[in-house]
Amino acid sequence: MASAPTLPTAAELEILRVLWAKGPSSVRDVHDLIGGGTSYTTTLKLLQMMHAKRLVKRDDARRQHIYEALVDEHRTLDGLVTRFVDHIFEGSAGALALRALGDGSASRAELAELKRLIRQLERNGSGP
Amino acid sequence: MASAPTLPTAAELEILRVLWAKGPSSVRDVHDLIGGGTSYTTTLKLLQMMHAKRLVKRDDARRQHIYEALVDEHRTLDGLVTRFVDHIFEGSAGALALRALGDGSASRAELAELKRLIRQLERNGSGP
DNA sequence: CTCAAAGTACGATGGTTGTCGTATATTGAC
DNA sequence: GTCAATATACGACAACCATCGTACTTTGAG
Repeated sequence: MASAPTLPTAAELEILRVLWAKGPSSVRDVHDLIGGGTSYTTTLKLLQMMHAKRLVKRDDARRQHIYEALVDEHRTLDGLVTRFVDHIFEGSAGALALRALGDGSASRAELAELKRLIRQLERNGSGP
Repeated sequence: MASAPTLPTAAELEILRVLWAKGPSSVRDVHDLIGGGTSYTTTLKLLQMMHAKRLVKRDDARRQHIYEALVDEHRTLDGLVTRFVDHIFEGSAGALALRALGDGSASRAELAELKRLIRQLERNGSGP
């Protein structure tokens, strides 16, 4: 099995979101899209560090380097959730789900999808 | 409104878990309960920093100081989930819940409770 | 009283993150 | 060819976290 890539930090995730949404982009494009009050060279350095970590790849054939996400969006979010559940909820994903819904901010569509997922989980009976 | 207390870091949360479970405790007790390969003075320093941050209070009437959680467990976990949802899921709690359940590790009891919660949320219709 | 045991206080360190300034290179307009 | 604009490279820094070692203090057994 291929070893899982390092999980992105908060700032890195913000950049990945742009790359996931827009596809391969220049530093300038990424920087303009993340509204943040941060300077251009900060975005550049972040992308360079992400490249070193293999979170993105880059095409430096031209002067303006083009960066592209190397990690999958779903896999990355799953990894972040798993780490969070392990650290904060001692591995209990159900406890996290309960608490996430507790504030009543979920939409009707999300609730409907959750019901469907739960029914399917109960049928499969793969849980503990 | 009282300003929300600072959220605990990972190491601080581990200590809070002990205090929540066992009630007021000495440094020695806390340290012995968190199996971690870390040294006694580390636990001590953490508790001292948590005291400075008002995460815990302490009774230093006797030589062995007794620490007690000042923050509520549910409130704290809610705060951690909220921050996580805001940073990682752009505020969409439902998206997080879906992803948390996706790995199929939730127990039947948790699923049942989730169904109940969802039905109630749908009745109240407080969502967007 | 003495002294080992057990406690607290706290400075120092190393790693990680995010940030920026500055140095340097390339491009294109003129 | 010159020069301003725009890139990249990269060292340095402050903040934060977790960790530890060491110094100091208190207690209680003998």
